Amino acid sequence: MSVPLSSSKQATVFLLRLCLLKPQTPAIPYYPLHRHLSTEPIPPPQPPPQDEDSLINEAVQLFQALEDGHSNSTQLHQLLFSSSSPSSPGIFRQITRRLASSSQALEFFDYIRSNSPSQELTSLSFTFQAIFELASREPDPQNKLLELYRTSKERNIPLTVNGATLLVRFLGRAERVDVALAVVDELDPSLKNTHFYNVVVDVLFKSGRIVEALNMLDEMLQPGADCPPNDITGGVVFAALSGRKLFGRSISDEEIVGLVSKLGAHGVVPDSFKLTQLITKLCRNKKIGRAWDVLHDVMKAGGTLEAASCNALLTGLGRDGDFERMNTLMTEMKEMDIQPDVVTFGILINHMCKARRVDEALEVFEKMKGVSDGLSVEPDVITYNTLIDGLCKVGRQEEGLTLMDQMRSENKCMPNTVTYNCLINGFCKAGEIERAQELFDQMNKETVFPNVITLNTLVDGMCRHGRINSAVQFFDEMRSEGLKGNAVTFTTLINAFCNVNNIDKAMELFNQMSKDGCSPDAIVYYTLISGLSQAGRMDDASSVVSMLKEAGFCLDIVCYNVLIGGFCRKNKLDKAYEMLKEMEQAGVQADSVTYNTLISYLSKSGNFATAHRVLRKMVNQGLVPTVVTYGALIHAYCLYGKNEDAMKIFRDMSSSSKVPPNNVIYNILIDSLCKTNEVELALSLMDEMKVKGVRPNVTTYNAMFKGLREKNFLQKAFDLMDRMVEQACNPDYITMEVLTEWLPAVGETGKLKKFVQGYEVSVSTA
DNA sequence: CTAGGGTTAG
Repeated sequence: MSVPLSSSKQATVFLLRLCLLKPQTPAIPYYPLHRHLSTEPIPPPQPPPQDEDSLINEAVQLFQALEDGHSNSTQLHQLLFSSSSPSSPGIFRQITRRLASSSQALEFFDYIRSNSPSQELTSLSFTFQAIFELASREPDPQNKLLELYRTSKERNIPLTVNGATLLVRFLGRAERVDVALAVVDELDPSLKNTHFYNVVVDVLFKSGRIVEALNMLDEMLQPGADCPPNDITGGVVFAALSGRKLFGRSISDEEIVGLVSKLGAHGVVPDSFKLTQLITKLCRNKKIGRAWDVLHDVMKAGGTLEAASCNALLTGLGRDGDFERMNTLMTEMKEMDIQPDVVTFGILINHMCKARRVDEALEVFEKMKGVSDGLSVEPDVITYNTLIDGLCKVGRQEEGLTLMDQMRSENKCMPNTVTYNCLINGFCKAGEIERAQELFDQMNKETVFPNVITLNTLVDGMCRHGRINSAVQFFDEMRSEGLKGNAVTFTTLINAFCNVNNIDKAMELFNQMSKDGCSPDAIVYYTLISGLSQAGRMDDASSVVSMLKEAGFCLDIVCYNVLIGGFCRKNKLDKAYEMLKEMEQAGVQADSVTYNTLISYLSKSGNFATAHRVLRKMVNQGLVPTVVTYGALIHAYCLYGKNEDAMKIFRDMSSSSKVPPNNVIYNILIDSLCKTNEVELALSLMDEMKVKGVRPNVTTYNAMFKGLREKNFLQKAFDLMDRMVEQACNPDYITMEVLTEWLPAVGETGKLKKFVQGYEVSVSTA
């Protein structure tokens, strides 16, 4: 690098070199890398050598005296500009730094310029930087710096990198991002360093200028770039990724993954906390693959991983049902010596339970406690609750109870409200309401306080097992003891009353809700609309729809389907079409259930042409006919005695459109064929079911028995009776009715007895 | 870690 010299003095040459050589020996050395960018200070000036120091002090005093009018300029002039003075760019900057204010410093700057017109531009740049530094420590630094920046431009003084950095930071704080960007453009590109880029990127992110920030980062991230990213760059970027955006667009998940990857290639990785935040965010946005990539980029870059980050990813993978990758990650954790914690095991156990793989969950549970391979992890109340819930959900509530005893004795871990809620739910679902109530009494004795979930669980249990009045009574008792219900309680009761067709009571509860200070949510409305539609009370359903809208809720697709189905059943096709039109206007797309409902009612009312037209529309909308679509048409053709048309559709669906018929489809056809005395054809369908692995159920057998009885095909009936027993398919009252009316009449009471016995045996072994 | 609703074919 060649340096134009204005003085022949050796010292000047030396100092000039010191100032200009970069980046190998920058005037301001590279700072140690701090973690916190915003507090990263401009480094303190190097103390000058002794003789220089006294010269600087003398100059400061002389200039201040000159300003105060106590002195003339001769002495200072001599000190600074005579041929014997060791004057240098560094010297002017040092003097400037010690002046009283930025305004005095500006005057000193002008003094130098007027007394030494041939002054090096570089020297002036550094002196001006010192003025910026002074201003930055004075009151109202932002406006002062903006003013000084304009002054520097008027006087054609190029910016130093540190001057520019200072300006960008303060202009950013003053929200003058455009001026800051002008500073960036103006700075000689060869002067730019990583620290400068870091400040610029930080300002851009904080002001929501994402595109500019990413472009700036791209410059740093180019392979072989002059200013590679450092840990501070990482701090700036990772803070921006997790920070909430108040303005500007946010950074897309793809951009996040790209940045982590590119920074990782430079050895810059987020700390454990930031990494965990990032992964959680990506998983919440259903970008599990992206989250996986981020974690593995950091792994590859050699960053330290903690269990928390892995736990975040495991949660996402679990929600995705991706057990394979969960296993892979666990293996990787082991390889990298990352100790799983109680949360890690909790996640594994939870997802195994949710997949109803409770025995495997119990294995993991034993493993975490086991001291065999190193550190054991103590299960906590959440671990126990997860397992107890898992056991209860698969009907193993007795084992759940055992586990509750175990947590008390082995781990001194006391059951809490959740523990009891899980068990109470387990016994309720199993229909053991008394046991559930016993547990409720027990928790009260142990002063584990029931909450609204306990209440709702018991109310639901009672309702589902035919004790609606007990449920209402229990609800009232709890309310008098201070445990209030919520929208869930009311939904449960409203649904229960709708199911027993007690619409008046359901409506009464709905009206009571608001009086009790419990505002209905959308689900309460949906439940009531469904109940009313099911009961055929479409006018009432419509008025609840109006109330729902008044309350600010919207109908969703399922609710529209319910209403359309209700109107169809009432033969109010015009109303059904009205709903269709309304949902279209509301931007709710009809789904296959909507179309199936219409097709079902059109074809059942004999309107096959319209049904097929709707079917074509369904396909045009990009929806695929389902087994229910075909079932509706097949059923209707059968009802109208058009077995051949039904069979044609049946052959169609299994061949061309690849919708395999299920037992409902076979049942419709077999029933219809038997009723029209085409029993042989029905039997061939039974054979086909066997070949295709479709399991007949009691409906299938009942249809066949009726058909076989008409033709008195005894042997075939015996064959089917044997198969029923083999398959442990329970006969129902229709089976028994048909067989007891038929077999004894033809002298086959023995076969009937054997059948019933076989059934009893199969029940006891099942 | 725990509680509520609604569709379509038999």
